[in-house]
Amino acid sequence: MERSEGGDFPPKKLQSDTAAFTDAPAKKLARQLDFTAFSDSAPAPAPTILPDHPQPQALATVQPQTQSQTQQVLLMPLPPQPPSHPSIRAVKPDSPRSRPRPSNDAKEGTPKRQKQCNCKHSKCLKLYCECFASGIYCDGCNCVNCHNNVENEAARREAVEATLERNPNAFRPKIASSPHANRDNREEVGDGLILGKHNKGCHCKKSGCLKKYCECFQANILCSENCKCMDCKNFEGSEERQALFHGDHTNNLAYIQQAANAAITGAIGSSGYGSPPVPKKRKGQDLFFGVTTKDPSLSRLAQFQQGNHMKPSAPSSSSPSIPAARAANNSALGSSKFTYRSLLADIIQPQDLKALCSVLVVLSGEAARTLADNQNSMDKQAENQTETSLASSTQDPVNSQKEADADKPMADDCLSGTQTDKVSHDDSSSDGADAPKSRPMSPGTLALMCDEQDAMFMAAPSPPNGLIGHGCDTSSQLPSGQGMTEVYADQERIILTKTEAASQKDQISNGSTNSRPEAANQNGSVGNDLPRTVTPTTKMPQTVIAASAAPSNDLLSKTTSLTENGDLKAKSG
DNA sequence: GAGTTTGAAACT
DNA sequence: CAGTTTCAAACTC
Repeated sequence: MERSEGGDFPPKKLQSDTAAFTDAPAKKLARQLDFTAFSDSAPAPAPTILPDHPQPQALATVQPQTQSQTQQVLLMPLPPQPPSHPSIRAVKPDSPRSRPRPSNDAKEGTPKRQKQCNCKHSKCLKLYCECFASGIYCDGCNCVNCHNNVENEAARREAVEATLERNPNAFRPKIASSPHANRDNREEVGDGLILGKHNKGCHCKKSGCLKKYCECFQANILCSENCKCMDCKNFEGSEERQALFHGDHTNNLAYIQQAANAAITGAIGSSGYGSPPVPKKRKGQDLFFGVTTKDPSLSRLAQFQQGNHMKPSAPSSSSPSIPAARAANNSALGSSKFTYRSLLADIIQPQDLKALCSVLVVLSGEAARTLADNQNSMDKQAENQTETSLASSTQDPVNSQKEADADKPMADDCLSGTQTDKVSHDDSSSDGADAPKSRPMSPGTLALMCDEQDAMFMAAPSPPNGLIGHGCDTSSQLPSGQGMTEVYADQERIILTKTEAASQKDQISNGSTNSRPEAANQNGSVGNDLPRTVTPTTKMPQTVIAASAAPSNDLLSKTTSLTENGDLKAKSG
C-alpha cells in the first residue's frame, strides 16, 4: 500500500514533487508503484502504520536511498524533514484540509499529530477522513466507528484498494511544486506562499479560494490553470489575497510589485504559476481579446488579464495597494493590445530613465554637432564627385517633411512629460540647422524610439520614409550613402560610450535591486519569452545596451524587427 | 458548542 | 462526463 513501502502513500501532503501527479501514471502503473513495496501478498497497500507515528516518519525510514528521482521517490510521503515551512509541514501530511493553520498548530496539539478527525459516517475509511487520506491510522481522534486502525486492518486495506481503484493518485500529494523550486523543498516566495500548484485544482465557487475550504489556499499555494474555481481571488496580485496576508498591506509596495511582476511573468512565461486560474466556465472569454492565438505566452497573458478582469469583487478603484498587476492589466486592456510589464518596471524609476534620456539627448546633440562638420565636408566631397546628388536633393524635401512630422511626435512620445522633451526638440532643431534636412534619425535613435513607441507605429499608417516600416534603410536615401550610416554609427558610439556608465549603472541597479528573481521570474522565462510588446521605460536601457554592442547594421535590422512587431501588433490588435 | 457553509469525495 | 449526494472541515454566531 501506499504507505508502507513508502510508495504511495504519501498523503496528499504538500509534497514537493511535481511529477508525482502530473504524469498521472496509468492505473496499472500507479498500482505497481503503490504496491511495489508490498511484495506479493498484500494486495492492498494497507500499510503498516504505526499508530503513534505519523506516516511520514514511518515512511521516511523506508525511503530508499536510491530512489533518485524516480516515480517512487515522487510517491514517497513527505519525509520528516524539518521543514522550511513550518506552517505546512506540521500538519497531517497532505490532506489539504489538514493543512496546518499556523495559529492552530500550537493550539491543536501535539507535535506529532496536529489534528484528529471527527468522522462519524465514513468509518475513517474514505478520503473524507484526513487521517485516512494521509495514510495514517487514526489515533486519538474523535471519530466514531473508526475502522482506520490496526484492529480493522483488513477493512482498511480494502478501503484503500477501493480508493485507489477510483483514483490511483488518491494518496499522492495533491500539490505539485513549481518546476523551478527546489525539488525537495517547495519554494516559498513570500507570505508563506509556496510555489506549486494543485494537481487537480480546486473547484471553489463561493469562497473565492481565500478560505480554507479551498485546497489551494489551504495548501498555501496560488490557484493555477488546473483549477476550475469561480471568482477566484487566490492569484498573485489579488488584492483580497494580499489583504489576508497583510492586514494593512497598503505599505507593502515591494510585495505588490513582486506579486505583480511575478504574476505577469508567469502569465507570459511557460509556467502558469502566478497566473490566475482560468475558470473553465468562461471558456467563451477566451475571445476576450478578439484574438485566438496559439502562442502560449499570449494565451497565458490573456488568461491572466482575463482572470483579473473577471474578479468582480475586486474593487477597481481601489486602494493604493492595487497591485501593479492590475495596473498593468488595465493598461493592457486599455490599449487593447498586449502590454508587457518588465520585471524591472518598478525597479528602474522613471526619474532615472528621464535622467538617462536627458543625458542621451544632450550627448546626442553634442555628437551631432561634432559630426555635422565632418558630414558636411563629406557631403561636399560627394557633391563634387558626383552630380547625382540632385536626385537626392529633390527627394529631400519630401522626406524631410515626413520626417519632420514623424519625428516630432516620436520625440514627444518618447520623452513625454519629461524635461527632455524640450531638449529633444532643441536638439532636433539644432540638428536640422547643422545637418541636411533630409537627414534621418540615426538607427540607434530610431531603435530607441521604436522601442519606446511601438504603439505609435500602430497608429501611424505609414512610417515616414519607410524608415521604420521598411528596414530603416537610411543609407540608400542619403546623398552620402553608406557614409551616413558610418557617421551615424560613429555618432552612436560616441554617445553610447559616453553614456555607457549610465547604462551600466542601470544594469547594475537592475541586477542588484531585483532581489527576488525567482519570484519575479518564476519561469526563468524572461530570456526566452520576450514579450511582444515592451514597456517603454524599461526597454530603453536595453536598447542602449544592445545598440552599444551591435554594429550599425544590426541596429538597422533591430529597428526593422521592432517595426515588424509593431506591425504584427497592429494587425492582431 | 451548535448550526451553517463549503467543496472534495463519492455516487448515480 | 455531468449532476447529485454525502461527508467532514471550516466557518459563523
